[in-house]
Amino acid sequence: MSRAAEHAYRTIRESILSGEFAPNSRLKEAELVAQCGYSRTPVREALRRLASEDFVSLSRNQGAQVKAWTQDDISDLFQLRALLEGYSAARAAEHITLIQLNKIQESIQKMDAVLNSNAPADKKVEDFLFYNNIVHTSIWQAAGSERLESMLGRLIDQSLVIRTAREYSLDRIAQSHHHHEELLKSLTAHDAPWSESIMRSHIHAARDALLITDEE
Amino acid sequence: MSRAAEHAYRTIRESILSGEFAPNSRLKEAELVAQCGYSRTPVREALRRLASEDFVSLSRNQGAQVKAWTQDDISDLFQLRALLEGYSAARAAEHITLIQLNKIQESIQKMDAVLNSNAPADKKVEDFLFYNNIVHTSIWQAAGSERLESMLGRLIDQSLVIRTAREYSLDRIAQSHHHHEELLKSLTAHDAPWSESIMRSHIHAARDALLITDEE
DNA sequence: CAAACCAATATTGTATACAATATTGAGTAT
DNA sequence: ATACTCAATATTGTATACAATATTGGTTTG
Repeated sequence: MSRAAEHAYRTIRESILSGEFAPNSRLKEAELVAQCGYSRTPVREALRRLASEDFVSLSRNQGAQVKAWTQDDISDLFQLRALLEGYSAARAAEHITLIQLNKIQESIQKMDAVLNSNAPADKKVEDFLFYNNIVHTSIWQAAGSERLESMLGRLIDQSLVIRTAREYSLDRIAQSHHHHEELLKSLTAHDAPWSESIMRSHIHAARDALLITDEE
Repeated sequence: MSRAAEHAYRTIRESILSGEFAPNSRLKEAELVAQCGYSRTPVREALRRLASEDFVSLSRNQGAQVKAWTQDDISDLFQLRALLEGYSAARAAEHITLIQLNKIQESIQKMDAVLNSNAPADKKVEDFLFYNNIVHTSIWQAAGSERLESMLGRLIDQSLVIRTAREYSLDRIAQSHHHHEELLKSLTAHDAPWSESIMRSHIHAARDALLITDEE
């Protein structure tokens, strides 16, 4: 993607994720142009991409609207994530190399260090999510399917719409940490069914946490 | 999508599927403009969409190139289809209504009529694929997940790149027909595991047929 | 007052001009 | 001959003007 279109894409995307552009609100090209400083052409390109990634919906001659998500959508999203991440873990268990295992182990150790540090909770969550992301993407890579990787990337991106990082509680993070450690064991043992089931639990727990949070 | 962009999209897509635009060939905007009669703007929009659907790849300032697929890509594609279509069949089995079952049954009957007719093989294959498509999309709908539906739609579209309709043999079609009939039984019984496994077999068989054909 | 119409305005769709970048190929040095 | 340079050309990226369509708000009519 070109510089301007790429920048416009990121800007608009961030505004949606941060909640600045509310669900169902209409995004007018003129406003977006004013916001990011480029002309309509790259802004339109950015909007088309956001539509293909389900961040907005487009209707002919009526522009873009920020997508709104129901509880069912969220639930559905995580069910698919559980299916695909589980599959990815199973495949990873079969093919994973020592180097890849070490990378995951390192990230887990760093997460451990983060959790045991006396940093503020916000910072802990942020760092944790960073290493969490490395663990997941490493597993996708180990699964050896680019297509699977890109599908999962999209699903993760979409789940960011629902809830931003700061909403994760430290309790939930500790549970995730536990899952990660078990996942490392199952991958090291090249045990595909074990890896798959623990990964599915991991995702379902994340979904549960989000849905419960929403009932507050 | 707007009229011009939509038309450009279809035109280019058809040219890729038909093989007129060979894998790895570079698609220059000026040529595409000449071919479909619109200006560069809608053509560029069409190319971006084709890229998001994996028909072409884009590099900054270097335009679009028709994607080439390896045997591994095809195998991978069908494995993901098996996973997702299997899941879709399992979910469908749980929720499917009588109306939806009837629709599937009707399509199967029509396929049967097609196979027992004395139409030319080409026509048989074409009609068969039409009703086959109805069966699959009906099952996706019965599964009740729009996201799953759109993911499967993309995977199917991509598998069209590999091989066009006429390559299917009548033998293979007869086998598919058998699968469909068993699928109808399992769905009618609301038996999720049965539905899932027969659907997975169905997709794996399709993959096998394609990969064997390629060795000729 | 409500509903339907229509013109004024706003917004998106398309074409095109110009800018930035990549590609090509002739010429040159080694 | 081969590899390198650099200017000429081709191609994509961006801005903008104009066309087509949608939205808005006031007016009319029942």
